[in-house]
Amino acid sequence: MSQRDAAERGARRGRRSGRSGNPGSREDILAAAGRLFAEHGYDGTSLRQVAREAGVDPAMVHHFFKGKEELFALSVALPADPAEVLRGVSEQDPAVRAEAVVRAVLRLWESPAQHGLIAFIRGTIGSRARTILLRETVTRTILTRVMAGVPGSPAEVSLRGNLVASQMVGLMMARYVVRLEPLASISPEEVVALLSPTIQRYLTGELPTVVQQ
Amino acid sequence: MSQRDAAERGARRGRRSGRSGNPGSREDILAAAGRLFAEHGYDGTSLRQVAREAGVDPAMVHHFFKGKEELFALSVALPADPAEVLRGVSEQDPAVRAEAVVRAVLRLWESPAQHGLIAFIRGTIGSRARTILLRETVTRTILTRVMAGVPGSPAEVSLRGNLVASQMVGLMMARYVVRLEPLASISPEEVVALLSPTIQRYLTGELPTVVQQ
DNA sequence: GGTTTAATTCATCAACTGATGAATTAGTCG
DNA sequence: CGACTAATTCATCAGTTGATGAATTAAACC
Repeated sequence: MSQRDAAERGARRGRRSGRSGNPGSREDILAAAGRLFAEHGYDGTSLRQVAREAGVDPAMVHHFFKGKEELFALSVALPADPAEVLRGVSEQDPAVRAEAVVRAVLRLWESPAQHGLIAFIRGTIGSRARTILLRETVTRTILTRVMAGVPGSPAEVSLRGNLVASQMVGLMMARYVVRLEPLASISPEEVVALLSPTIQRYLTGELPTVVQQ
Repeated sequence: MSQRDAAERGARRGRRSGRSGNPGSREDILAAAGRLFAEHGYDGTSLRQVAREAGVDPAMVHHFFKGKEELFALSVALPADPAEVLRGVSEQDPAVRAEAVVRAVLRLWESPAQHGLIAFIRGTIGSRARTILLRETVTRTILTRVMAGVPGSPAEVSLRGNLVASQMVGLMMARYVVRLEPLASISPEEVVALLSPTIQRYLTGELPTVVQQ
């Protein structure tokens, strides 16, 4: 039943009038996809839903994008370059780097990118295959920057990086995805104050000696 | 194409021979469902896949269970009673409770329940609606036990509980779902040693005074 | 103005989904 | 043995999904 799909009834065929450089359906589709993927995850979102939400014929989705995977990637893929987000963090002295780390993460998540990030998490966690991709991203492009210059053996630095990641991932899940109260509502500055000591300890603080292996 | 489904070719009709009290297909289906939901999430797992994995005709799934929702609930639902898992934690003096909390969580996740827990996480995070259920569970049945008897105003205790949750959720995600190395491979005792100081600080340690509201 | 290119809709496809009802076989209980 | 119930498979349904190719309209380019 695709004859009642597009922009409700009376959507005649052919190209629409108006300048070509207008925002246009492509952006509408991307926006709708971002919202829906964020709400229902990858499998829970159909291309027809996206099209309906964007007020557009389902075929337009394939006209602009190769398929569902590409649409997901473009509408939801990390809306920010990790290098950009973590700019400056690596240069900070590791002994006082914690605040910079927490601030960088919060700056990203409090931005308009939040939608896309939640979609990314929902879509990624749902499948083991995609989770592996997430792991690569986290270790290769994020942790290397966060941990750059931290003293210690490679094994120790890796473990410290994992600990930092565990607390930051937990923060994102609790504050933005699951929305635990009051954590979800306090100000970013409060979050920085609360978490920085933990992060700093993971970065350069004393760790129990069990870690020798 | 359901004529080549069941237990490969040559699966004649009718009830199988053998005592009725045998483990039987029902458990096979539950086990297969648990594994597949854990791997591919709720939407990514079809009843036909489950049946194939269990070596059984797809119709059996509906014979034993009302539908996909019920199968998911029974195969994946929290395989442990939170009250049981957290037994003893509430009685511990809050001033030294952290180790008990971390140990309780690890005991659960290192048990055979791990499969089901990962499935639960994957299936839950994928959808906003299910995420809300998760929040209720976490706050109502888990955090109340973990935070019982912790001194401070209700608002402060809630926030402390959120912080504990954020670190523990992050641990589960990093160690069991995303499997960051080396965090995923170190012994439970090492994890206890590494995380307990953080948890203890969240439970009863000093928190920045920004929190006054 | 004519040609090309982009945007849009429509009509379908084959595949898969969850689900149902009937047929078949085997234990269980009298 | 006979009636009943449980386990198992088969055939099939209606709905949805992602995808494709053709038709139509308008802008862009020369």
